[in-house]
Parts: sequence; C-alpha cells; structure tokens
Amino acid sequence: MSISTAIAQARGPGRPRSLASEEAILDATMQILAREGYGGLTTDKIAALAKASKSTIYRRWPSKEHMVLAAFDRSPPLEPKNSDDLLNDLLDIVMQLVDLIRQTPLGGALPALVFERSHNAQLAEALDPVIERRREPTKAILRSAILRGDLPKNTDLELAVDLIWGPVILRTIFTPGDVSIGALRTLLAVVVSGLIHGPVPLRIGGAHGV
Amino acid sequence: MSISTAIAQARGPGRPRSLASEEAILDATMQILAREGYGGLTTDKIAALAKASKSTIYRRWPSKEHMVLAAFDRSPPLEPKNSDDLLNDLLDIVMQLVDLIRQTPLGGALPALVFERSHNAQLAEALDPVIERRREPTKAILRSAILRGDLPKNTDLELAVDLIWGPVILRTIFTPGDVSIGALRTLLAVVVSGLIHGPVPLRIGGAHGV
Amino acid sequence: MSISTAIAQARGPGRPRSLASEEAILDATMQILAREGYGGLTTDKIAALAKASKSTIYRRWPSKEHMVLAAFDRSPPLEPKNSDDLLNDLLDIVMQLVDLIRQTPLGGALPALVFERSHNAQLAEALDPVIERRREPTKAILRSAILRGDLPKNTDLELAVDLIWGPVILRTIFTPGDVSIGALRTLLAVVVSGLIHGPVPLRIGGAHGV
Amino acid sequence: MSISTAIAQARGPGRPRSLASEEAILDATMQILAREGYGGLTTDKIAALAKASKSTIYRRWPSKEHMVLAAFDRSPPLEPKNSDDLLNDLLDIVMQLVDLIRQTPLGGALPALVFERSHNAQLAEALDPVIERRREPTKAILRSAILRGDLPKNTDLELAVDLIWGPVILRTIFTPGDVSIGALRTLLAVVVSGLIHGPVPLRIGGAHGV
DNA sequence: CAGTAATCGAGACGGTACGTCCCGTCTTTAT
DNA sequence: ATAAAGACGGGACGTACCGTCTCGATTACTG
Repeated sequence: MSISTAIAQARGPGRPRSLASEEAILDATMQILAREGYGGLTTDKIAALAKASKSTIYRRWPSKEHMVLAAFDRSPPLEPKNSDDLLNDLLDIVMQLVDLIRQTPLGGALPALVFERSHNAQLAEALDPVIERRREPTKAILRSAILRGDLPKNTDLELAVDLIWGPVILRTIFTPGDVSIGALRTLLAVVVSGLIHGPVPLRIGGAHGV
Repeated sequence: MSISTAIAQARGPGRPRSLASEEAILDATMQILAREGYGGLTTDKIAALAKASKSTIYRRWPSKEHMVLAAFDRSPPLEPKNSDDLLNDLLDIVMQLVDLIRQTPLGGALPALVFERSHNAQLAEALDPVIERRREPTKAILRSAILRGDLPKNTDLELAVDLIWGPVILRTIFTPGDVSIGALRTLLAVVVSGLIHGPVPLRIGGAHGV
Repeated sequence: MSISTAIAQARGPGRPRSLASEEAILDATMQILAREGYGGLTTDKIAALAKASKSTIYRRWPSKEHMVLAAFDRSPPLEPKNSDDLLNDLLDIVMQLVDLIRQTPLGGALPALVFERSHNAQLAEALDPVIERRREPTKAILRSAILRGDLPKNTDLELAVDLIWGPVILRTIFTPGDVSIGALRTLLAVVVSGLIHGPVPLRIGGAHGV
Repeated sequence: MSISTAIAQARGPGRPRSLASEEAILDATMQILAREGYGGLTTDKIAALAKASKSTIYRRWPSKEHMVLAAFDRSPPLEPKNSDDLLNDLLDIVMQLVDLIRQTPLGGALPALVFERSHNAQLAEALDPVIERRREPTKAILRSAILRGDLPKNTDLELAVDLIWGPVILRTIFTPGDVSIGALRTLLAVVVSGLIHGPVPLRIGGAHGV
C-alpha cells in the first residue's frame, strides 16, 4: 500500500532496515526540495543531509523520482468538508491543493514527477495509484451532492473530477493563471452549472433561423 | 516575435547567422525526439545530425529545452474550423491537439517543457507567449459562437479556454485518461452547457428543506 | 613519496581506490603518448583505453600533465655504473637519458611538462621533487670520483650536475644539437676538465703584456 | 629575414597590408602575455585588443606560436660588451638574457615555444634560425678571447656556447635553480676553466694504485 | 553464544551529458 | 586585395550527477 518498501519487508535474518534512516531520507528530500528546488535535488545531497549512504537510499527506492513521490505520499490527503454546500465544499478542497502546491516544496516537484512519468513506466506504476487516491475526496463530495439531490443521479464522477481539477491544474502548473479564490469560485460555479444542466445536445447552433 | 534569434537579428557587420544551420538543428531535434524520445535527446547528437557545432547551437539557444520549444514553435497553429456548430468546432480543434500530441514527437517533449518551465525563469519567458498564442484559435471559435448567439455575450473567454483545455491536458499529459472522441465530446458538451447556462448561484444545496 | 595518491592513502572507511585502475590509466597514457604523441593525448582517449571513467582519472590527478608526470615517474631511475672511470660513468648515464628521450614516448612529453610547469604552480610542486630525485644518480657518480680523488674534495655537486646536464638537455630538447656519443664525450671531457682544474680567477685576460 | 611576411610582400594590386595592424597585433600579444601569461593568450583576445580581425592575424602568421615568436623577435639582440675580460663579458651577456627572461613577458612564453617546437615542424623552421642568431653575440665574445689568446685557438665555438648557455637555461626554465650573479659567475668560471685547459684525456682515474 | 546474513556509512567506480572554451576557417559588407 | 566583424565546424576540457559497487563495521536472528 505504501510507497515505501521497508514496512512491507518480510522479517528474515540479517539486520533489519532502519526506519529512522527512511524518515531521515524523506525529510532530507523535502528540505532540499524546499531550499534548492527540484533542480538542486541530488542523491548525494540527500545522503549527506540524511547522514545515510547512497546504498541505503537505493535499497529502498529505485530512483530519485520515487523518493520524491514517497515524500509526497507522506503528506496528508485532502480533507473533504462535506457540508451541505457543494460549491463551497469544492472550493475548499481545491484551495487546499492550491495552497499545498504554492506553499510547500511539493509544488515545485510535481512537474518533475509528471515529466518523469511520461517516459518512465516504473514511476508511472508507482505514481498512478497515488494520483488515483488523491481524486477520492473530490468524488466523496460529489457523491454527497448526488445523495442530497444537488447533482443528477447519473453524474459521471470521473468526468466531473476532470472538469473540476483540469482547469485548476492547468492554471497552477502549466500556465501562470489566476488561482485566486474568486477566480476559482467562478470557475467551479460554471463547472457545477454544466454538471447540473447536463451536456448540451450534440448540435449547437446552426438552427438559428428556425 | 519568433523564438529564433536569427530571423529577428539586425543586419550588422560580420557574417550573418546561417538560416540553414538553424533549420538543420531544429530538424535534427525533431528527428531525434521522434526516434529516441526526450531522454535520448542530447546536444551532441543534435550537433552531429545537423552537422553543426555545439557553439552554433548554444549561440542561438541557451539550453536543450529552448531548442525543443523552438522546434515546437515551428509546428503550424491549430486551425479553427469555424462552422456554425460550436460543439463540433471545439471537438475538432481539441482532437487536432490530441492527435498532435499522440502522433508526433512533440507529445513526449511537452512534459519536459512544463517541467523545465517550473524552475527555469528564462524558459518560462520564452514558453509563455508561445502557449498564449496557442490559445487564440479556441478563442476565435468562442467569439464566433458568441456572435451567433450560441454563447452568452458576457462569456469569459479565458475561463472558457481553461475549462475546455484543462481536462483535455489533464487526461493527455497528467493522467492516463480517456481521450477518445466520444469521451471528449461528452466532456465538451458539459463544459458548453455550463457556459451557456452560466455559473450557478453562490450557494448550492442547503435550501432543501425549504 | 610517490606521485600517486592512491598508494599513500590512509586506509579509512569507504571503498579503496583501485590500484588496477590507476595502473591502467598510466599505461593507457603511455600507449597513447607513444602512438599519437602528446598532441593526440586527451583525457577521453585515456579513459576509453583504460576502461576507466573521467571521474576516476580526475579524482587522482588534477590535469593531463600530472598524469604524464605520474607515468613518467614510473620509469626506472637512471642506473649509475660506478666503475672507477669518471668520464665513462658520466657518459653512460647521460646516454641512458638521451636514449630514453629519443626512444620512448616520454621524450615527446618532456617539453610539455616544462611548458606546463612554467605557468602551473600545482604542477611545479609535483614535478620539482621528481626532477630533484633524478639528479641523484649523477651526484652518486661525482661523489665516488671525489672519494677516489679524481675530483677535488670541494667540488660543488649542484653546479657540477647543472654543468653536465645543461648542455645535454639544451641539445636534446631546445635546439636540434649533436647528441652523438662522440659529441657528448667531448662535451663531458671539457666539463670534467673544468671541475678538476677549478674555476679560473676572476679576471681573465687584460694582463697579457705581463 | 624577418619573421613577418608582411614586409616581404610583393606589391601587387589591391589594398596593401597595414603595417599599423601588424604592430598593434604584436603589441597586443606582448601585453596579454605580460598581463595574463601564456595560458591566457588567445587569438580572440589579441584581435580584440589590437582592434584587428582574426583574418588579419592569420593572413600574417599561421598560428599563435608564430605570433609569439614574431613578438619575441622584435626584442633587440643581446649586446656583447667585448671588453678584454672574457669572464666579465660572458657574465654580462648571460645576465642580459636572465634579466630579459625574468622581467619581460617573453620569459613566460619561452617554454611555450620550446614545447610547440617539439611537435610542430613549421614552428621549428621559424624558431631555429632565430635561436641560431641569438647565439651569435656569445660567439663574438669567444672569438675575441681567442684572438687575445685567452682561449685556445682550436676552441669549439658551438660546444662552448652550449656549455655556457646550457646550465643557465636549465636553471632559468627547467629547474628552479640559482641564477644570482654570484652563482652564474662561478658557473662560468668553471666552464672557462674547462675551455682553457681543454678536455681531459679519455680515461680519468683507474690508475690510482699504480 | 557462535555463526550467518542482511544492513549500515563511506566513498570509489563506469558512464555519460553538459556547457564552455579555443582554434583556425569562412562569409559578409566596407575600404 | 585587405579590413573589421563575427559566425562556423570541430573538438577537448573539467564538472556534475546517476545508479552500482566494494569496503569494514554493525546488528539482528538462528542454530
């Protein structure tokens, strides 16, 4: 379940792996990420700061990116508010991530993971379930709204999640876009409007004269 | 205007920069990108294939990523169909990019640019206007729809573009999502629905008992 | 004592430096020197031929010249004959070096070391003790001659060594001079003559009429 | 006669070569040599400082070393004193060169020329006559001494020159030796002694017991 | 309680890309 | 034809980082 291999280790003979080292390594990763950015993150620096050896590192994770991912995975999941106000709940959870990205070293590392994922199947395998899990709180909010009748029963959750997060991620990571609370509120309000009213019929326009 | 420095160069004294070299370099970049992927792209390989020297390369672009960007910038802009069917026009232009990303070397390189942008101000400066320009065709479609009356006059274009492209980019680059034509059609239909009906009022739900 | 850092290294923690690599590198240096001359000697070629990485090379020596010096230092010292014939002994040892310079790759590299020494304090530091040590065999010959009474007891050894080697080095490295055995014999015979008879009084000539 | 090709140029059609440029280039060479040493001497720097183009430089001299040599060749020849005191005359001319080497940029460049000569036939061809010419003043002193009867009539001039200059060059360029006036005086006194008394017989020592 | 075996810190290793530097040549317009 | 300016191909350099490996020293369990 965890990214870490240490915990799942079968208890055989020989010296057991040190949990302290493991944490020191991930802590060091976060510190360097915060201080010097992803470009300044090297395995040697991590080892030096964590007072661990590189073999201790590579025994646990096959590459630098996996370490970043493991460090990322230690951050607590987004917490869905589940009040009875859909828009506010969505806004809250969206702001949680935006703040996380803007205020912690993880923001700077996310593009690196995305990049690495694109040509590293091993990392994709590790990253995808983590991403998948991160979508869950949003789905919980949507399910509650459906139960309350605030959204149609046949709402496609995956599509809804993409509609919500797509523009946010775009503005946060891709493009230097407006992610103020006001802008996000409007954005979400339009998305929710689309979800409530459902997709438009296949042909829009062209029937004006009629 | 262009990414290239050679074209815009004032015609002073000294030997002018070779346009032939410039194109050979960008061509070589694309070829290697196609053949070996972004990870296999090195400045030495580019120089060898383009029969150019590394100094000729570095005289023009300060890093590999700038070269990729310049190569990317040579690809023709997406072509808006501008029929009178908004949904079809959007679907068409979205599919254009999805095909471009999936069928050309540029798809593999895009995550690299995003990643590099995140910690390289110099690249950000070069990349952002390129991205900005790429949003224009979508805006043209939206403007036509507004003129036809298929969209409200006060539609926020930037917001609309983000709503359209956010989920698509998310599924293409971030997450291994469904970008089949059917899935995209549904996605766009919901977005357009939201745009037509406008944002929901600030409070959704909570008024059930009333 | 040795140029090599590996041998003298205190046996601390960590993987010890590989003596095999060290020798492979110096062997490769000599081979390339012999095959392609000093101009054809590059660190990449050495690394490739020695199947070592450039980091392994640069961990030991700070520059190409230091490597050449280390390779040079592995050649056996000149062997003083120490018969009871001073002139023959000197001629023998001088011919040993002349042959070494003319028949091994070191000859071609020596000017390079001299050149580099002249503007590289670090190399000077490494080179000087090596040169100093190389003067010893000649001094041994001179000391024997003094003991036998063939040279004055107060003979200045440093001066004698310079008188002997100066002209030889000049003809070998600087100027395309005659270093045949006959020429060297005459040269040494005059030097020894000077050493035996001692310096002339401060004023030569000017007292002719007396 | 001169190292420069400019002067000997046949006066054909077209713009004549600029003598001003030529001098500016050699001046610049000396300045950079003095300021940054041979290692810091590059053709680009020379061109920039002389406000000349690189083609102007390479039209005259085939390589950097030839330029240094041409700059060197502009320095006045050593001036033989030709008093009636052989030892003093030799000491004077030797000190002239020692001072030149120690006090002008040429000292630092000399090892470079020697080095380059060793693997550059073209430079050897240019350098050797210059060196040869520089030996002339010493020979003049020796000839005067022979005429005065201070040296044997059959003194071998080439050998004598090598005996005199060899140790001096050795101590100046090769080895960090003593080139104080006192040390040089002693050195020369022994050499002159050898020249006056002539070579020792072929066998020295070995007849002790007899 | 000795033996076995996996772990630990330290740091060297092979490999490889990077970006810089310099050389000597070439291409442009202006004298 | 030569001048200044400066781009060009070529190629070496020394640095940096990756992920692996080799040491001697620990630290558990297993017999």
